[in-house]
Amino acid sequence: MTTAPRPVELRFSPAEIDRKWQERWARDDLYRVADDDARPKWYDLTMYPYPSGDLHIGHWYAMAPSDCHARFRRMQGYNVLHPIGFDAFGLPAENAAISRGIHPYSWTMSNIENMRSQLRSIGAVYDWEREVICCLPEYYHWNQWFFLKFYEQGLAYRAQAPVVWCPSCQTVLANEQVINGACERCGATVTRRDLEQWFLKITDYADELLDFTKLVEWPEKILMMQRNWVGRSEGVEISFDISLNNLEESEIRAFTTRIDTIFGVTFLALAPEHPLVSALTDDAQRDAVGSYVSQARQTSEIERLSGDKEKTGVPLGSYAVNRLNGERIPIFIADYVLPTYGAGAVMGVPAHDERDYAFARKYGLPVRTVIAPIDWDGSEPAEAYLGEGFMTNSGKYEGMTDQEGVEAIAADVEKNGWGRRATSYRLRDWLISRQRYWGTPIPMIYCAGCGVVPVPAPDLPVLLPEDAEFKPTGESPLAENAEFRNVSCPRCAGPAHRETDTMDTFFDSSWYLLRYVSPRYDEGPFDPKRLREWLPVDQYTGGAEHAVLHLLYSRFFIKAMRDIGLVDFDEPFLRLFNQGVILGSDHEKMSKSRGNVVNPDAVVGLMGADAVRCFLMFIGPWDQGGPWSDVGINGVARWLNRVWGLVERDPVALDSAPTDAQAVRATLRILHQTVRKCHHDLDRFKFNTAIAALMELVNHLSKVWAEASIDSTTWRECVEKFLLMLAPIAPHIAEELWERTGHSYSIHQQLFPAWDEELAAEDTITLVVQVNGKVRDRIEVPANIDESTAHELALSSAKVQPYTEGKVVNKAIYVPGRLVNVVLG
RNA sequence: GCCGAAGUGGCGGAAUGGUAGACGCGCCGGUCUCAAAAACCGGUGGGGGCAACCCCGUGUCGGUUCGAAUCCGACCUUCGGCACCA
Repeated sequence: MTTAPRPVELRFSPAEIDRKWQERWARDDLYRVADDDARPKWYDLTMYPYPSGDLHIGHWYAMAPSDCHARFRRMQGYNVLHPIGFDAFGLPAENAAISRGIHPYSWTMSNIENMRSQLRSIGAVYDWEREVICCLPEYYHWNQWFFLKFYEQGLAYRAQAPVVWCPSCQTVLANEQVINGACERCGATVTRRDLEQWFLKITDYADELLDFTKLVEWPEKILMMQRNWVGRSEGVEISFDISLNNLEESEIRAFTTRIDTIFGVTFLALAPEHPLVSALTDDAQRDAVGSYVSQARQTSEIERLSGDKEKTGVPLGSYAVNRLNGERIPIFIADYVLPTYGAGAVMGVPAHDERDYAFARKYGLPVRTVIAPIDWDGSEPAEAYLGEGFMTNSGKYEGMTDQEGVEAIAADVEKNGWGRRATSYRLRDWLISRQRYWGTPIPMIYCAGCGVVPVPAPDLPVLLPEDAEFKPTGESPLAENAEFRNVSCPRCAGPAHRETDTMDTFFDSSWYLLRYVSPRYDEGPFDPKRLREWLPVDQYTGGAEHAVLHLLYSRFFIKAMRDIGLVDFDEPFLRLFNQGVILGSDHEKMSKSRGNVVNPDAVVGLMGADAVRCFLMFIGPWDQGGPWSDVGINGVARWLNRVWGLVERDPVALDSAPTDAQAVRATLRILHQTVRKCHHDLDRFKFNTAIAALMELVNHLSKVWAEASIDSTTWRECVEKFLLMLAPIAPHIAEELWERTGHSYSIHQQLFPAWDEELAAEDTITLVVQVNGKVRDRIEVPANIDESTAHELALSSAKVQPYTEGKVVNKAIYVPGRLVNVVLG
């Protein structure tokens, strides 16, 4: 157990100062963001929170440093948009309704009310006039409007497909919402269902989503995750001749990235869901195939996709012909073949694919080596060989390297019309239907006569009805609401019914960044003039858990909007920074069961918002996260207390003592070096080292005060510039001290101080003298020392002489401004 | 299994080819106090020495270099992502 923290006794009341300035800033609309401003714009966005009802320390860790960055940009002279809103649709609200009988709307809005005041306690530059809440009709109206636009363009479509089903949430999910075969929200093991659902055609953008050239700065880790998620593979779609079965279809296609191994094909494996399975099944095999197919359908997603699972299958009793060598090969179904990838069929090459090898061994199928490793002795391999080699048993391609073989065979396959070069993706279309209440109604109508009819735009929004039965049944609660469900067809006026599913909430968050520019605009989702002014987002910050969810969807959304002509840029977020995770003081993830959860409201009340802000920024690099420490926060609280004491002193006292010109010079040097360092560090989210530099400056000022070695004018300049640098980090204390030192309101309307390179330059440096790489002396020398003088000083050093005595000096390396390394022979 | 990131004092971390451990926490000593807390001042990687100083030291082993926490190779550990994608 950690020892109980002994709180620092402060010279001031942080709670009073926090309240005083938060009220004043609000009263004066200090952070109101103006459009049509002459200054350059900067859009600094933090991922908007889900209104769970309580702002936890993780929210603070996301919001406080990003606010510091936004404030820094303001002080650099930018017109900064740093808005806030709420991701207000979603399951927790509905679950609260089920378990506690509170309507999702009331639950959500009262949570928002509470979180607003908690968010205000951070002291951020949020312009509350721009707040966006996406469960309100004024917002979700435009979800529906976008949906209709996508539908017009063929980007939204309805299809029967094997989809992922969460039995606990009683709704379908998108592939991105399945983590290791479990629902990302509730952790229940997901299953498959065949349902007719709405999809967005994100796969149309697979290639562009892999093009990161228009992003200015994103973490390599996120790019890697998106690259893996899209999973682009280049290969060949090769057809096998099945005309000997006398069916309507005369061929069957399989996708392969290894067309060079085509002569090693000894069987064909289809997904159990493959449309030709029934037709290709021989009467003798019909029972076995039937039971295998129904078993595969029931097997859970986890088991089906587990790589450790034994490879199983059933022969259909029919055959296909490999056109490259005229060989007849048996056709199987096997559940390791996925219906949704490639052509839903695999050409089985046991010698060169691990899965095919396992399958062939189990069913006694031949294993034929066609890519020979250099040292191959001609024997049958004990495992699949995946490496490079020379083609063998491969007809006219004999002796080529595998790479040459890929090219030659692909060309011949295309020439003969047996297939084509093709690209496959792991990415699937985005399934957006949800069988739940608390989301945006999908604006579609089904008419017996006219079919699927979109709700005409003037009829939008399709309002979410207030009364609904929330108990999940596997069907949307809206389906039971006759008043909502039954409508007349907009086309023929005949009886029709509405789509009762709602949209995935990631639809909402895909474009919320656009709504902030004109949140009350009612002629469209955004005012195009304001959009041109503010978008794209210059800097986005948030957690990395959205790498292949929100961040991928939003990129797709913007590209689709661009192609419809709604926006003229390609990427929503030019720069991305992922903050780390704040851990409990036991270095573990915070959780109620561990009892290590920190309540920010309590700490803020005791220590002040600024101490919490400073601590979160000081604990380490922002992208690394780190452990909370009840003791550690005393360090920054003590520092702020020292700052207060220092700034409150009357500098006139300094003028009664003689001024030391050297000390003044040194003080100004440190001041300007600190300005330069803070500038660079705040620019790159390196808050921890910026604060460390400010601490060093304060330590120095304490020292020169004790010595009374500088004059009051220099002191005042240092304090003023220090407060300006403190302002983005600790906005309340900085404002209070700014006022107390006689400056006019507000410090948050000032520019960040500039530094003077000449004043920041060192007069002298410590020249390190090494002998064979080991430090033997340190000499104070003028900063502008030349190389030969440095050598001379180094070799004549009394501490160096004993090492060089009687030895030959081979050479001496000189690093300007740093060191001399004497290398002995 | 594959891919990626990271391993530095008692702790959070700094230094991305040139003085290892900035800054802070904690701890030790001192000032003040009847005493304590707070505040302020000083010390604080390990080992040796009365001292000046010396040796060792950034997960492990090797390499490149005048010089490596930093670059390269292998391994170990931790964390994150993907995982039958043909």
